[in-house]
Amino acid sequence: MAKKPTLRDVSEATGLSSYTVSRALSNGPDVSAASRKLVLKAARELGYVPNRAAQELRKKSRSSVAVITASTSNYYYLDLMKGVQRVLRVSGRNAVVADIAAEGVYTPEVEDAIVQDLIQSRTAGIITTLTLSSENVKLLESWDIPVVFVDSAPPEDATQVPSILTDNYAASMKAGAHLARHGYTDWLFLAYPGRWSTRAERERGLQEAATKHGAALRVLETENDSDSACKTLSSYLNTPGRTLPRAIIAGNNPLLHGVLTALKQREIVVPTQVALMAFDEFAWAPLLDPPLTVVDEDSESIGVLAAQTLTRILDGQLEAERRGDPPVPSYRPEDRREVNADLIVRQSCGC
Amino acid sequence: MAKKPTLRDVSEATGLSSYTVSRALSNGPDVSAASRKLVLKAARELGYVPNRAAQELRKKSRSSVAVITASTSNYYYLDLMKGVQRVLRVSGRNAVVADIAAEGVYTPEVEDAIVQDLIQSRTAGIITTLTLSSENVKLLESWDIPVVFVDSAPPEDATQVPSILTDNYAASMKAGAHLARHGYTDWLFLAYPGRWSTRAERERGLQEAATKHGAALRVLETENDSDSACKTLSSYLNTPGRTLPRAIIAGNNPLLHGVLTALKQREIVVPTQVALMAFDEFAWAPLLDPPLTVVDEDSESIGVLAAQTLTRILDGQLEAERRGDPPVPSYRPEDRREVNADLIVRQSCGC
DNA sequence: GCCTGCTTTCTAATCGTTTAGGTTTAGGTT
DNA sequence: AACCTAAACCTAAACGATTAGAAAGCAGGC
Repeated sequence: MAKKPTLRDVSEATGLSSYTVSRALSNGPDVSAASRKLVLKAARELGYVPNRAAQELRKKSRSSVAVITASTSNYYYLDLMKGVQRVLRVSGRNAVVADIAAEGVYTPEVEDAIVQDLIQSRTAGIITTLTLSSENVKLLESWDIPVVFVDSAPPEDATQVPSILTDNYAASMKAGAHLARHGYTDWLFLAYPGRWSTRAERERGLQEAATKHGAALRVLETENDSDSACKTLSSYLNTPGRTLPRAIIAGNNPLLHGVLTALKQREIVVPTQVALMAFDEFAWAPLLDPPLTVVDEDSESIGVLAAQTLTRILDGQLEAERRGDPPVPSYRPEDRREVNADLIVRQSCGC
Repeated sequence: MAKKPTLRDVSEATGLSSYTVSRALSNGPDVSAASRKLVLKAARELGYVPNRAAQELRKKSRSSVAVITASTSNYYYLDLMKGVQRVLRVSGRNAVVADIAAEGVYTPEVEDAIVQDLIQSRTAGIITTLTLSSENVKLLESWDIPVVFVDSAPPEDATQVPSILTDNYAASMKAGAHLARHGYTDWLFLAYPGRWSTRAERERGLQEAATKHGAALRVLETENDSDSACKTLSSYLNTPGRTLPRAIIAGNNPLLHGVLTALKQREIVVPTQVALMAFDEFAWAPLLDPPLTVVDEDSESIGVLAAQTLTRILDGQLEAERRGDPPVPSYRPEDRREVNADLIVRQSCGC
């Protein structure tokens, strides 16, 4: 098409002013049924499609929410998104995902760039699975963009910011207790870096369980992807004098994948030679060899909770703006929530 | 923040005009080093962040491309995205995914709504894994938005539109030949709906192989998600007088999940009672019980190819626009490409 | 002193919408 | 006839950036 039709073209075609056309197209008041029909017909015939950029520039209300994730190949995020989408859809907003570790590794520079980008596009609100830097949280706050933390905790000085966290400490205790019941006393926790705040809680819970039940816990840290996990575990087991632990706990889904491939390469059988447990339930867990015992966070309902909290805040901002007040996000104490996680016992633990 | 700083604020703070400020911030020419430094400093101090909507409205060049998928839980798309992202990143564009079957089911209305939405946001280009309606392809064309089809074929009357397709016919023949070599003569193909054009090719290849090797092929259609697949297969096997086939071929990744859960429920063991094969390789395939024989499309490199084709077209449009020509996408015959798929033989087929 | 050419800067129009505030019109009341 | 009301519509000013086109400043050459 040589020239894309604009509102003005529709206006000229119908003989009505841009005001009336705009109202007609957005189903607003102050338009007669006859005019509305006329406008819609002309718009269709001309192939008019409104320009989102112009709309957003003019009206202040933004409508899309961003979900910040690290490594989309983690099943946890897929379920989370499902929950988020379901809630946002009904309030007419939409979610986009911003993958902060798209290339596999996290860097503070990428974090800054993504936050910068989200401000540029005047995102309505943010749900983040990563602990953002204190500076970035403040920056977003200064732009009146509400943030909800899921899975990862907010930075320490952001005491008001909402969060939906899992009680990873309790969950890890449960996991440890189960291992102890099997009589295993030699555990290895393969962990992602401490940048994700769940890491510390999970380690703390396992440690507590270990000392309580007289077991020994070793912690092995790796980058947050399958390949690194596989290599880290392999080279750990390769170092002479190292004994195979009786039980391995994989810190999350990609790490589990790394562990399983490493074990398969060395033909170590689960659970007879090593017991295996992992954090984060996912669709293929029951179909693995052997079916996997996991700590289940129910990430979909966490997504629902997070999205509900965010929509409430966003609606509050809209309301304030209509009153003429500044649209500062209002956080409530009950927006800081902690949910439980359960152990789904299958066979990889030895059951 | 009470009032968000705009370019104008930076301009007033520095005493320079908006022109100079704009140039300085976008690293353009025509601005002295001293002014540039001054502007950057002021911008930082004020906490200025450019308004994307205003930028996009003013300059014509759009920079984000959309990938249309159906059901993000299909691993195929994750790998595809990885390839797409990698290519786009270097040309300074970014990819967003538009999930057309977010709620699980596809409807033409959702397709229309998504296309409408992509035009509204003046998306630079589209990579789609779904055969769009002929009308939508024409609509996008009239807005000069180039489209590249991957996996699914373009509608029949869109003879110019680029596409990266897999030779599913040949791949299915290979798969069938392998089943025949095992001596299986009774095959069941669990297929997603024909809306995805690969369905027909895959069925045709399997059918051809079946007749060639004297086997019988039954085709069972199901909706394109795990749950439906599980239910469909279960009720198929439940109908009295139905015998268990000797081999099952799952049409794609979610369907495979459905098949495995259905088989597990009825305690049918693979591969001794039924052999199993599936389309689309994915990370967990080697770790399933038993390790899965799959047809591998190498979706990551398909993503790379698609993104390369699209960037070439987009660059061409930019070039044309600079010359003052209309930015119609120019398609080349070699943009219609077909890639091969291989069989990755593991153990679920009986090997 | 005038002209030329170069760099740096400014002015003002523009992109395509929405909307505050005002005006017209039709119809009803008194 | 004079006045009022509400619905329907219009005019024109935003929103916040980019960018032609014009202009100012400066150096060097004649």
